[in-house]
Amino acid sequence: MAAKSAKAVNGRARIPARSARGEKARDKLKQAAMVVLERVGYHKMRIADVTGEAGVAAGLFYHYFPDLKSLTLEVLEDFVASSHDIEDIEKDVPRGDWYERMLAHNLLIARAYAERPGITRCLLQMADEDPGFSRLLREHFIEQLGWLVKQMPRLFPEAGLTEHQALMVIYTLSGMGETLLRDYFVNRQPELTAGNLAVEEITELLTVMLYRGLFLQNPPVEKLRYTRNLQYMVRA
Amino acid sequence: MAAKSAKAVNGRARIPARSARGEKARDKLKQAAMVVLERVGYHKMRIADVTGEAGVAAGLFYHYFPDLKSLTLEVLEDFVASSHDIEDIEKDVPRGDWYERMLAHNLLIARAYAERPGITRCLLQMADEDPGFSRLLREHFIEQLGWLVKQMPRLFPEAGLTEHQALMVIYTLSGMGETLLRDYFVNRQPELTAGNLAVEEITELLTVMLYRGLFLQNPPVEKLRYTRNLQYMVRA
DNA sequence: TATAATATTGAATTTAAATTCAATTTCAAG
DNA sequence: CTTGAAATTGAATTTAAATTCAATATTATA
Repeated sequence: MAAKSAKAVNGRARIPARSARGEKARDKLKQAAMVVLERVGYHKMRIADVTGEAGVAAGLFYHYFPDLKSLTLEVLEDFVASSHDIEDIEKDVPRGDWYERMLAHNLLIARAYAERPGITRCLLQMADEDPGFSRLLREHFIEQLGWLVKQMPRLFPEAGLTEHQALMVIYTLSGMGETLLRDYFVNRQPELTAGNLAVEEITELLTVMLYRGLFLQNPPVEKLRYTRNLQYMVRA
Repeated sequence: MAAKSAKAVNGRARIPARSARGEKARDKLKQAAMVVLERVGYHKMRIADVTGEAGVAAGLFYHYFPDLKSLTLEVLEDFVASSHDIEDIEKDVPRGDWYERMLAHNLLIARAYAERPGITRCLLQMADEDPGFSRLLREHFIEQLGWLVKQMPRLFPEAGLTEHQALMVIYTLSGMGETLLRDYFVNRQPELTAGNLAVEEITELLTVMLYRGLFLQNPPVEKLRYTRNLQYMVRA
């Protein structure tokens, strides 16, 4: 977890609380913001919503935050940082088992989408709003992919991939997840949710498609629980 | 091109011009909106920006549009509809040549991203803002994929795919393009643009990855111009 | 318990932008 | 050329929300 810095991605300085009591109130506002963001999203959020949810007077807001954007950035940065911590778990998976590693990675991401669709939506809203936050998110994303990108030259020495090409390939493949998960869990596109799939099923599908694109092979059938028939999806 | 309907995706009724002169002014406002949307995006656009760009008084706006959202929806729906027309071109490609068809399809999409990054960004902003527009965009997207989804049972009879599964597979694969193109052309992520690739190169990469995921094969090498080395990206 | 630092309140004010509309202009039809 | 329907103007008004701040409450510590 990163230490609290005076400046966020935003230009404006963080206004610190000057007592334990103040710190508590500041936190209360952040928690309230989390609730409001999940419910209505960034663009519809109002200061009165946050202070109302927190049960404090409107004026108190300015004691701790210069504006809504700073508060939102702080809340979302915390959220991203905490996912970061959680994602260390996937490091447990045996080194050589690529399918399991990808699956574990995707499952963590998919769970975040499924459990906090509103906040996930806000990550995209804020990335669209603020280049600094966009960069932060992207760096986090790329860092997550780093392990895979780094393995590429070793995995496929024949291909003679440049580092940039490796990044582009992984980036392209990862894009699959972003769109599918967003439209399934955040936007809940009826055409997709019609199948009423569990998070685990979506994740398996995603991982299978990723594995296929990368390795030009279907993953070992014995590892699959929902998508075994895809092994027959091959050019005749 | 769809006929002008009284109601848009939005709930509010369209306010028609009542003379040829009025029609011209109405169009001028729409063109101005297109310029402003490309420049600053939906959330930062103001009525004064539009009337200023069009060179008319602020009050005139309300003669033709109830609010900014209606204007924006009208403009973006026109844009989507016109891409629709353009995309018929790809039907020219020989039936059996899957790689060429996908390439043509992706090239059209990639060009839209490259030529109008701001408007493309607005499509996403508006889809996030308005469920009706989100549906419209998604239907258009799915319609574009329809040809591919429909072929799936025929292409892979062995796999015994359900219609929903076919859609999920194609949807997942198409997601690749969305993320990559957005981060390359709209957000211009430095890690991606570092390679300074032409639209054609990005499109080829995208299509190759799509083809691999779908057919579990690399496309015919003789068709590739920039990404031949990817044929060696195979699990040893 | 007195004091001072900090937190908290909420009504008053400011601000940016949307919205209205009476007055004026344009222009096509007769 | 006259007339009336429609277009156009821009200053005045309204609105929603942010922002300020004097008054009051709380708390730690001397």
